[in-house]
Amino acid sequence: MSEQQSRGFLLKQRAFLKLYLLDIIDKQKGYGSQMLDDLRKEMKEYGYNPTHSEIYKTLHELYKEGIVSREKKIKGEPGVDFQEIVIYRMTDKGKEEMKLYKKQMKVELERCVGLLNKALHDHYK
Amino acid sequence: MSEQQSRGFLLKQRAFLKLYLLDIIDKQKGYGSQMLDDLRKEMKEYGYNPTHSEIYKTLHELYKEGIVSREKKIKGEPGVDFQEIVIYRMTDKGKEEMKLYKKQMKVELERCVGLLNKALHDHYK
DNA sequence: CAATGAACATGTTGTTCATAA
DNA sequence: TTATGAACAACATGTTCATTG
Repeated sequence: MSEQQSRGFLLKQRAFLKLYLLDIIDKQKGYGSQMLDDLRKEMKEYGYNPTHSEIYKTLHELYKEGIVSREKKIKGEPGVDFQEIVIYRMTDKGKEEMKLYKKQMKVELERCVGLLNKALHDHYK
Repeated sequence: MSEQQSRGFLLKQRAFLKLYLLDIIDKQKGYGSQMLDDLRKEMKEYGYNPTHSEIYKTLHELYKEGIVSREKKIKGEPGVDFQEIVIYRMTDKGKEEMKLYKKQMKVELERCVGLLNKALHDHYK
């Protein structure tokens, strides 16, 4: 997962979502569609409304990288609701890599805040 | 110029550059290639290294929108150096729109800082 | 060669369509 | 229907090539 941070302008959405999704998965909270709903509620006041496909693509990427494992389940009591969902769990490798990723992301987030604050300072002070 | 702010994730690079380029042009500082060098120096410590084509494309956009005017000049004393450069100036319309744009951008920059600080808070506190 | 610009290629994200149970 | 996923389209950006004097 230790792909290069873009080292360009600002953070990519995908990297931001990974941080949140890893945390959600680590805490065993829900499945994809649920994560989407939760994130949307949480981010709403910041004007950010992620799309379902971006969430799924991020989850797939984490899976392909071996950071998380997948397991299909039936939601609700069997016989009542046949909706199939996908549950994610951190792999052992994932738990290790998550630590590293979080460290990198802290630096990257701070860099971005610095850049934006610079713009605020340069133009509004 | 009052195009919609993406209202999505973070600010687009183009919007960020506009803010700086408008300011540079308003202060009558240099031509494209010069602006690029200056911005690179200024942004270097924030890990941001804009490309020449992004600068030029942004300048072209401002021109097409009628925010700035263009004038070709010869750099240095004529006869010594024939390098042609393009000088930009704010139009009257541009001066008006710049005020509005800056107001919008302040809100947008603060929104983005808010989103990033939320991530820092959620994951590192 | 410095500056500008266009063409081209890639990356990133959003919208729409498809499928299962 | 809800959840998942893929296919497709659009946009944003970077890299390379071309031109001019």
